[in-house]
Amino acid sequence: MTATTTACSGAGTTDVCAGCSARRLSVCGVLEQEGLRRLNAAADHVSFSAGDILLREGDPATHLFNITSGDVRVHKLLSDGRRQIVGFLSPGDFLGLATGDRYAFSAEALGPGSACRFRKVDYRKILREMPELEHALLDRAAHELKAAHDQMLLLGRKTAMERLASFLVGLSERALRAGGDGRLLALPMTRAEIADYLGLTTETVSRNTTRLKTRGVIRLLSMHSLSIERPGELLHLAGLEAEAEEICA
Amino acid sequence: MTATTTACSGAGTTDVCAGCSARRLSVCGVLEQEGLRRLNAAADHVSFSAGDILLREGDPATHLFNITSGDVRVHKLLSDGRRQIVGFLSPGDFLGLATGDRYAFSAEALGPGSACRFRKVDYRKILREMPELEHALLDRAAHELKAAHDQMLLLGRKTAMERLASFLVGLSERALRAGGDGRLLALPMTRAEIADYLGLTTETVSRNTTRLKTRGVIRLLSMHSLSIERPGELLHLAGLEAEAEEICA
DNA sequence: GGTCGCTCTTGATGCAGGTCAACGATTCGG
DNA sequence: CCGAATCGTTGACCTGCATCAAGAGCGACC
Repeated sequence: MTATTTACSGAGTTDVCAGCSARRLSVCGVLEQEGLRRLNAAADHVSFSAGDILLREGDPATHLFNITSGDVRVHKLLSDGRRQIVGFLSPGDFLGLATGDRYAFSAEALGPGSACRFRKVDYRKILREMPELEHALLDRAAHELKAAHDQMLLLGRKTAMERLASFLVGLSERALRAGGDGRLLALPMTRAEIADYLGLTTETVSRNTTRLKTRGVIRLLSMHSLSIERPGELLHLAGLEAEAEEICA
Repeated sequence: MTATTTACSGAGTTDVCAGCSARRLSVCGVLEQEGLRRLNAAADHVSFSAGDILLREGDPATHLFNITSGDVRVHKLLSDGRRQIVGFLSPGDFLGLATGDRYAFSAEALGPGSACRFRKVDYRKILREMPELEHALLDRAAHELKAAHDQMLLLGRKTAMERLASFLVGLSERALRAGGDGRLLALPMTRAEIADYLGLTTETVSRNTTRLKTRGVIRLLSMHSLSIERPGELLHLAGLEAEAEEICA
């Protein structure tokens, strides 16, 4: 439950990276042969299953992760249990960027998956030796910061419907980036998790999902997947439109 | 109003940096002599006054800034005018980290101040040549990301009073870092700006400020400065406490 | 130094979304 | 394949903050 089981004989083995489907989406995508070999030498290949805790808010920040498969939830808690999910990670995402001496958030697996785990001290040393990796990481940080700003706008100023629509648009964009279909979305998280990501309650998420369904904007294929029937309408509801490129390809 | 007037003969002049009071707080603080000289050679020293727009959401992202004096507001807008302030910058802060091809936010001066302005392409080149600067920037990005996560928790899950208290605690911490008194706060921004930062309305900010005043937690010295009378109480209201170090020195 | 405009405060009222409650739907372990 | 536990939906009601309105303070600029 709590422990991340170190699996995959992996560490040190040649060319785990060669077959890694997440590499294209990951910071290590900028490295070639030699760089990959060195990075991989420092990596611990861990696998996890639903509910496993990768790291816990308040613990000493000793490790960094690169998600290679599966989805992960990153959240913060208030003392009375109120929860804010600050992000959902998927393959290629880096976990641990925003870290001081202690983790300022917890990370928990939504389902089975795997990651490359690095000791922070090792990673820091590697960074010094591979400026192109550091560059990629700064790039990544810039993107995350931009996403964080978008989320602040969402949490501070958008209505419940705008939040839900924005969330779905975001998932769609991510699916496209990962090479998938922008109209067919997987929802690996529960309604409660969506609510805690959007600053709402499960009930409000549920009601607005139903509204989208009724209006024919989306169609629920199962509890954890849906299709976007009217992308334009969804963008409109998200309060965007300006960025009307996207799914409407 | 809109233009940032290029002042300060500066660019190229020797040792502007030596006398720069923001250096200690800034990314360039990690550089010595030679590095500073090279960085400064690429810098445009600009000064601005209240209301000046340093950069505008949607414009091509051509420049980066390092605030050297004064305060700056960074915000995003929705098409109907709703505004979310994603940050207040003060001397030593870097502006433009979270930037792609176009600015995703606007930045406006709260009052008179100054900054080092860099062409993005130049800065990128300098970064490649000065890994220690890139390292400092990554560090800075990590801190900003952490702050963004805290703000998401605030916007998504905290009550109006908790938001205001957290805001004041944050200002206090910043004042301490800048070498000031943690109990004596300057509020360079208006109530409306505080509201747009906290996801509230001016009225709610005003009401809760009054409540804090009435309870004797703070004392208003003027419209734009106050003193924290009961730091412990304020931390409690902010929903923190865990981090009860701080002002209570 | 007067006055115009803006910011701030305070009060009255409204409503979006939270809370509470009940009941289907889905999942999963055995 | 069954049953328990969890998750999701829907309805009724409530509340914290938004909205609307009206003064009061403050400062900036002739």
